[in-house]
Amino acid sequence: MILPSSFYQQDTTKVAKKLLGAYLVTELPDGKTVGRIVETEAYLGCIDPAAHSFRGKTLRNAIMFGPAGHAYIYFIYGMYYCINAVTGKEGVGEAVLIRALEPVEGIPLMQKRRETDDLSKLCSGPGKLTLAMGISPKLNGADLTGNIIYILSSDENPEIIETTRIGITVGAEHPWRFYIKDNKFISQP
DNA sequence: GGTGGGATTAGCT
DNA sequence: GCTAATCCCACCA
Repeated sequence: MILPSSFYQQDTTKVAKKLLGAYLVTELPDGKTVGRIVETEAYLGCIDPAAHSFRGKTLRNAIMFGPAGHAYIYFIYGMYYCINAVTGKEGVGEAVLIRALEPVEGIPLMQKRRETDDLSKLCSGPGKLTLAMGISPKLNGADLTGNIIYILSSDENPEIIETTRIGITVGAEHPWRFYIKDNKFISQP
């Protein structure tokens, strides 16, 4: 079933953990793709110096301060996009970054978009999975409970590893990165 | 097998 | 002007 907006209104770290094993789905004009979420990171707004929302609301991160259950997609390093699910209370600026997916459905389409056939590299990073899923800035602010992009819950109970985040220099001491144990689709350094 | 540089843009100092 | 929640490829060992 599609996760309702009330799901996203829980604690951000709780949402980050519960999203592991769930299925991210996009239905675009050129096809449908599904990926199992295997790696997430929590960004806790005002107490997290690594979060975009730490220094307050700007034009770019405005979505992050909006109601939970929406997609916050941002452009980074000139070439890549990252996708977050807005969580917590409206106005706080919390979100869960989806870092890695395991390809499930629409794999040929993902391979075409990524121009590679290596499954373990198809969605093993935030910049790659947005490309594979066909996620564009047009979906920024999209409702995650709608019919273009949404997340399906799963009844499995995966073993979760909790660790510190990577790729950042500030706030690195917080154990807010979560991934499913023994998974070859996560972005390993 | 590991490292370093380049692409390119919004926002901060 | 500098930095960033990135990825890819060339180069060196």
